[in-house]
Amino acid sequence: MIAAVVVDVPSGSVNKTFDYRIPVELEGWAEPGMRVIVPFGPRKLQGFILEIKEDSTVKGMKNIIEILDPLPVLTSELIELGRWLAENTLSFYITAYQAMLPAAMKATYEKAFQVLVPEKLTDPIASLFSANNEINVSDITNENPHLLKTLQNLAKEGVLDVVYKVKNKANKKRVKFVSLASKDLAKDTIQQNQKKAEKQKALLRELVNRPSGEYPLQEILTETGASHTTAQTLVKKGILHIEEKEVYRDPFQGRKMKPSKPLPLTENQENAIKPILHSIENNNHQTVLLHGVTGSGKTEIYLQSIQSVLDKGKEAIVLVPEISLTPQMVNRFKGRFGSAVAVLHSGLSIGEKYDEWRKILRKEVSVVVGARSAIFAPFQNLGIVIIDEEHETSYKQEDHPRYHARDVAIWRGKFHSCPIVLGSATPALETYARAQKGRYQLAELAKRVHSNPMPEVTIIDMREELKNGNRSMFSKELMDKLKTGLEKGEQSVLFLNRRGYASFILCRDCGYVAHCPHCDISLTFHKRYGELKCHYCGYKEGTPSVCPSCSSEHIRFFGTGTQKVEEELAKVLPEARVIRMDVDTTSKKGSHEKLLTAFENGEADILLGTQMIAKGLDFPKVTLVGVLAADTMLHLPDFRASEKTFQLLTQVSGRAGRHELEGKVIVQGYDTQHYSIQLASKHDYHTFYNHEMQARKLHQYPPFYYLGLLTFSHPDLMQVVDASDKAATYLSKRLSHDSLLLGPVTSPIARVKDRYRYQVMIKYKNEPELRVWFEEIIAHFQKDKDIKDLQITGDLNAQTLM
DNA sequence: AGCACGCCGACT
DNA sequence: GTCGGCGTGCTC
Repeated sequence: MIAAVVVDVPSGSVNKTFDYRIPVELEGWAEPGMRVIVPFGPRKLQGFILEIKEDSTVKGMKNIIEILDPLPVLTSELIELGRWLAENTLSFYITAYQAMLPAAMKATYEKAFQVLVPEKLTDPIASLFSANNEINVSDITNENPHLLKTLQNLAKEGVLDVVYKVKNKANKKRVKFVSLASKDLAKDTIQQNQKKAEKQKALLRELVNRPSGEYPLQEILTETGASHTTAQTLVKKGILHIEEKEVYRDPFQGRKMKPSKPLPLTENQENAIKPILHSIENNNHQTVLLHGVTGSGKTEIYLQSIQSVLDKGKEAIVLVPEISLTPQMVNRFKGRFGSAVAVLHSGLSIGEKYDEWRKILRKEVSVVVGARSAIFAPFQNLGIVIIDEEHETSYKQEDHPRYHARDVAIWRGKFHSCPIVLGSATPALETYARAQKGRYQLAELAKRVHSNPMPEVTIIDMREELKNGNRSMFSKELMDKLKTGLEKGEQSVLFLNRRGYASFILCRDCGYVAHCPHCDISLTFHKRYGELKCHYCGYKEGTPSVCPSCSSEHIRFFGTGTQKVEEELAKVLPEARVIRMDVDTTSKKGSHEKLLTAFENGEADILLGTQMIAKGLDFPKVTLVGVLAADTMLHLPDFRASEKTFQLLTQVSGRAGRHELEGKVIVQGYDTQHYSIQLASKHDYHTFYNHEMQARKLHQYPPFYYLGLLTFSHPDLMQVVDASDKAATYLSKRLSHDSLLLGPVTSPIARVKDRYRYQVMIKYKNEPELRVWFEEIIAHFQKDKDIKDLQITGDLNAQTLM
């Protein structure tokens, strides 16, 4: 039998399968989807079997060296999905397959010299091998390049052998368990009157006192103070039995989970869950957009939908943005479905992720809660996929394979004939537009549960505050409300929107921000050249010294941070206990959770933070939410700026008044008249949607057009300009009349790691050949020997132009 | 991607 | 003469 294998080499020239013979001893054992080790040229590489076939036309086939998995790690569905993924994201097959599996399964390679004929080794070299029969090449290359040459020559002469090793990044965790081999023998030993062997007796006593069974050796040793050798001695005496067993690392060890029962649904919820249950019942694929205001009880709908999927013996995937994958979130699922839940997120170690993943493969769990890549959970009987906060941009992976979890989810939904639920209070424009068109089914939750009112939002214009002599970063009203909350013993959340800082120019008097006349995008301030530039079309102008709008001199670029806010808060409200959450205070593992728990337990009055406190948090005692600098993001050079601002303000406001106490939100900013701020304060998604859709239509952005993006990078600016120019010409001759070609222009991030970046953008509605053209362009420059080191990445559906 | 092979200039 | 630089092409 022959196996078609993709090998672990992410390169265009080997982006295909290679045929290998399956040796007789592995016959009937090898299956598609298993990882194997195969010879590839002089090396050994890891690869995936994609297909098993009878024969092959290839001459001089080699044998598979080893099969790495007892079970396929890629199901036939995932093999097919990977092919689709690679082809639609312009990635290599191997890259797509590796993205579906936990990092632990990716191979690492090592090359080493081994001694073949020890007698022929002379001394300086011989001593190198005295400790070990082998030397890793990676250990010598940096230190002594000359030695490498010598060893290579010895290898040529046949004195040394070159071996290639393939390893895994992480392995199954094995733990030693101890049990009594003979209880009687143990008791006898304890009875012995000698003063000797006290540690041995202590160890045995511990085991005798416990109910008979196996215990982790380490636990027993720490308990009794005995050492490994003690245990080993007892094994030799035949009193103890030690066995190594494979265990799962448990990232949730010792955590208490509050069990929860299904809550009665409100009438609103009943209506919203209907289409989902209907799709589950009839086993048909349907994408349902669950548009529900913050606090409207979307999670309960998720939970009950999952329950009905589990009742049918099927499985569920829940995607949550990385940032809101908090213990609070996880507990809601673990509380309802207990040990049937696996969790996959970046906070886990490589090994922990591997273990959680294996629980899925072995069908030990039927619910997965995780970030983006959890969409590849190897379930074989998938009954539902839920994507919470579906508008989040983090669902799009920004390096290869550049997939959007939403697209993958829908692919799997079609494959399994099951519903895909997209939940959000502020759906992405693309999603809502599709729901309007009828491609997705729309389910709306317009009211909060228990008829809690939406929080009242007050917008404060900081320009007015400045005119009235308030130069602090807190408006008078926010100060007053913070004080009142403090007196009443209620909690407040202060949200500082840090994205978009320091890159734009703002007039402190009138709120003027420089915009590009051609693109309706704010200009980016380039400190180095002292000029303002548009990252979309390349337009530029000088930095004004006075505001072009009101002639004020208070025009400058803008910036502040959470630390500064904390300091100022300490000055004006010294009695307030503040917890600050940002990248600095949450970098340590578990600190995120600790801070939130502290806040939940009322150990602080004010929670101050950035993006990471905007989503999903639910604290009953929070009555006030303050948003500092609500409008900074509006000035990012991003056509989604308004949408993101609206989403963020809506999310943050949603943290207030979710329970008995009524909530209040104060939003501070400069450009407070902007529709995304005004409409967010009125909780009016629909008007925002209509308004924003008009703007997108006018400027030819998604969802009216798809964005194709080709990014070129090279250390030499001239090469990038030249290559991107050629590509643009190539495309311009082929694009249909409905498509628009923009650029080439410098990327918003013009240089990364000493490489200049240029991009060509295509706005298109229907361009079935675009993928092929991108491939051709990439292949063309790959072959061109005059331009080495030119990197090109193509994205057929870019979410951002950065 | 890595590795070998092969073809040229610089030094023992 | 040989060592070692990099350009070229292949990997079932």
